[in-house]
Amino acid sequence: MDLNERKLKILQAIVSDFIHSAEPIGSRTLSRKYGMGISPATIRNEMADLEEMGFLTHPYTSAGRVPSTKAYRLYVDDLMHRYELSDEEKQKIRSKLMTNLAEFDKTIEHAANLLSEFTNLTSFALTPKQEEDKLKYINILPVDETTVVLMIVAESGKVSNTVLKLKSAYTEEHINLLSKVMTYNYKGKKLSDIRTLEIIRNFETDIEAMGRLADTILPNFLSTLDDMLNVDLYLDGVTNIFSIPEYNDIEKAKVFLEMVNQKKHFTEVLVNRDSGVIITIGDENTEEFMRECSLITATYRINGKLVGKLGVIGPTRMKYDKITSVIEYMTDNLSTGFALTGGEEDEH
Amino acid sequence: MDLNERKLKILQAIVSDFIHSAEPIGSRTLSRKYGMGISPATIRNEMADLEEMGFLTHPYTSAGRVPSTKAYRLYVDDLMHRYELSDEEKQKIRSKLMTNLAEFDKTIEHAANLLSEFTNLTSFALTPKQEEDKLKYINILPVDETTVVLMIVAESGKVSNTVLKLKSAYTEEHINLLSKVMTYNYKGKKLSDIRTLEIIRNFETDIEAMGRLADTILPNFLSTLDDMLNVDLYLDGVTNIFSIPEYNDIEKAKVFLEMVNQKKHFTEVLVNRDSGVIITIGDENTEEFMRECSLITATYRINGKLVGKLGVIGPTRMKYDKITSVIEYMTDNLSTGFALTGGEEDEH
DNA sequence: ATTAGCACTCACCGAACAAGAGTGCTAACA
DNA sequence: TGTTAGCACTCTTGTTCGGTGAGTGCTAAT
Repeated sequence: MDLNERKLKILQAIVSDFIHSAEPIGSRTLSRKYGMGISPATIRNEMADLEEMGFLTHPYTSAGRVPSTKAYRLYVDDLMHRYELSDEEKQKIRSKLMTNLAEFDKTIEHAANLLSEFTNLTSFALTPKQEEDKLKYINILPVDETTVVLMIVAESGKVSNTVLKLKSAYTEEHINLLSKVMTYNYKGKKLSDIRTLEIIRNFETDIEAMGRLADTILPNFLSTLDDMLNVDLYLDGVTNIFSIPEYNDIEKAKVFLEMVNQKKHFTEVLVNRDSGVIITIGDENTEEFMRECSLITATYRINGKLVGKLGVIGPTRMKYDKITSVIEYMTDNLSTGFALTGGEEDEH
Repeated sequence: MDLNERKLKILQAIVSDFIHSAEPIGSRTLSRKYGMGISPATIRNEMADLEEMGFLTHPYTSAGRVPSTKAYRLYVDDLMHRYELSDEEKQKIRSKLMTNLAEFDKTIEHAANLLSEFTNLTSFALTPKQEEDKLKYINILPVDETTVVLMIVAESGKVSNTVLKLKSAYTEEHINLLSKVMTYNYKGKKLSDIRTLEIIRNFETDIEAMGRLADTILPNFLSTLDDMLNVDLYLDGVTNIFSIPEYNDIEKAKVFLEMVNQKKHFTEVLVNRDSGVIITIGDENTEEFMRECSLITATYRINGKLVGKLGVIGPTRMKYDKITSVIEYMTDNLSTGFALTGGEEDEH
């Protein structure tokens, strides 16, 4: 039994109809709606074959057919038509996304906003993972008698600052010295390595007050470094889940929302995905908690190097054609936008 | 008809029973469970009175009684017993909250985490509103040829930095000069006023490159200032809503989640509440979208001055006694913790 | 190979019904 | 006069049951 032309056509019709209607589809409706010159009975025979081949399932004896993961896979890989964004859509994306590329974080956040707006799904954007990032310098800045700001700047441009309340007063001289010593020691070192380096405190012997200062600042310095290694997750459109019929069940909605609210774990899953446009459907997902979802992610580049991610998560029944087009358009624009200095133009 | 002792006792029993069970309570059950030496019939008479007085309602003829907003109000003001935190509870709060007060933002985030954990509700924490905050200095730091970090430090210690991608290269000399000019112009000015001040650009006439630099940086400077004036909202435990029977209805859960996800609006509502422990119940809330909820907020102080907020939101049927105790304990600890420098000890 | 016909299967819907919890009222009681 | 027992009544909740409709699988005819 092989997948002849007609079977493909039927499968295509079933998948795309189900994606829009969320209702199992029967032979009669199919024949009527897609008038393909064959009778319901014939379609039934073909559908039975397709079911045997694993492309369709029955929710129960005698309801219409529903596509399986395998069917979605085939649909995504071979069957679906490319969705072309209209000029208005492109215009809208570009105007919201590209007008102020200067502020990186905001741009990324806007990307997530746009994506959920266009797809009516839950969207997310991740800042780049900067494993190789190196420390550029450290600044300790005065605020008031017992408060300083610890500022760490990495070569990538990532900055982190932490307001630190000290147990006792400090002198400007001491914090400047400490900044310099720390910068001297860690400049050019990979952020991820610094924790494992021995903490150099040769000033400790010199001045007792400096030692106390360092005692407060160093632990916070390390935890701030950890923060810098984390990518940031921007989520948007989580409540869109409520307008999806599959999630009319309170229990399912709960599971979904708990999943995306486990930000740490969720981020980890996203970070570990490959580059490029990646679609994983239903039980193709290795994570137990997203076996009922499909996940589409794509990567954007900054100066052709570092990669961040952009994507959506929703039910397996999603508009793969439109979504991939939108995501691709957005990541392409981001990548070129962030490559004004002239990064390489390699492409898969 | 007046609220005699017995009526109060009955009301008290109804409210506290309903808070735990979420079920309308009838005269028989009440008499059995709280064996107060009066028969169901008598209780029925009293309940009828209480209903007439507006303290109770009937969901329908012949189901038990349910407390009204007015009843909760009375309960909260006069009837409820003070909940004393156990030593373990206190210990747990203090250890999670007070171990690293140095990192302000993290501490506030932990406060929200703790609060939702203790109350099984949706909790939130707000950083202080710093309307009077003044600019301390501005720093523009180099990252790479076309990227700088714009850093703004306020007198309160609040820091904001934005990674800015410039359209063309800059020189260190120019960004240093621009930092100085900007600091000179805006130092000591209230953040909220700076936008309305005329933007001083006397350097523009001098050097053309400086003008271009300023053109990119100034708009971002202003929008960053706006960000600094906003308070940050830390939300936690939003999915707790799913374990509350009242929200087993998908429609209600949706409305609730959309409400708290409107972060801007939600924050605004919270910011505008009075200081101290404030409880608003059901339709006491002026905001249409939280008429079915109760909201408890309390304020913490930093050096006795600036105030941030901490609170929970949930169904009107919440454990007011425990929640207020927990919140109060937390804000008290935060306030004293943040007052190490020795702020005034005024109290309401 | 295709199709008409037919018996069969389920989910879904609404009606009917019983059970249970609770009320309001009346009349008796202390 | 306040309290209580008794009782009829109300309304929700859960269950059962039959009808309806969409859809299937199989068989026999085309």
